[in-house]
Amino acid sequence: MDDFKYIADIFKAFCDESRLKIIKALQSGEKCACTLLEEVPIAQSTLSHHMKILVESTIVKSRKEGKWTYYSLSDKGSAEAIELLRNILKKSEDYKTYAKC
Amino acid sequence: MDDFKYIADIFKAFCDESRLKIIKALQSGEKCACTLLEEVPIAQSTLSHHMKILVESTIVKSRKEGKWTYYSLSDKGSAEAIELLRNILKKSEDYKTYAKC
DNA sequence: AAAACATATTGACAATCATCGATATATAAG
DNA sequence: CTTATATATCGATGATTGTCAATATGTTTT
Repeated sequence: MDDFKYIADIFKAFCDESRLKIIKALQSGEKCACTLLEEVPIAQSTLSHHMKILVESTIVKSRKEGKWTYYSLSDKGSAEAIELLRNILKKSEDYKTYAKC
Repeated sequence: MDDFKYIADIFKAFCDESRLKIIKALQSGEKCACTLLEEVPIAQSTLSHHMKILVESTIVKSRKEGKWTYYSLSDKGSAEAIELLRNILKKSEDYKTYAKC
């Protein structure tokens, strides 16, 4: 819970418009790259780049079948990201409401 | 839930190491900028820059008292960010597990 | 084996962003 | 009113990142 670089990388999944669009497209189910390409207005190489980031963040998982690569939201990765965010924003036991300088 | 720019901006709060350190420092309670400056190794102007981003993302709230500005985690903003993430990662009712191209 | 198709990688470029020092603003203290 | 202190803003700079076209890799079909 203190590897800030690691945490920052995970949340990078959600701080780019194109990646949010891709995630939204995956909410309705598994899709291959070519289908995503129809729904998100970016170049093929750009999509490939974003998919790599999303998979590495563990938010999305991929499955290769023949010449297609299918992508889908990862339940595990999603749950972990939500839990991680909850922890990041959780106040400590001995939280001090007011400071005085 | 479709303003991707807006959502991306909120999650930018969590994809920078310095901002994560600042958030962590605020978990134990409200702090003024000068205290945060002792805990996070960045220049004063850089801290000010990050605090602006954090406040604009609604994750952190600020309170001005005399010459000090006190910062703290916002319960409301935190809850909304968690809820937002949960929504972003939620699968739809008619989710299709397997695609076929 | 060759052609067609899906995806990944590379290299270049522009835009965004984190960072800092210097300066400005605002408040408090002497 | 002058000085000291806290924070914000500005301008510059270097690093990171999103984007694309071109090319490479790998798979299927003919």
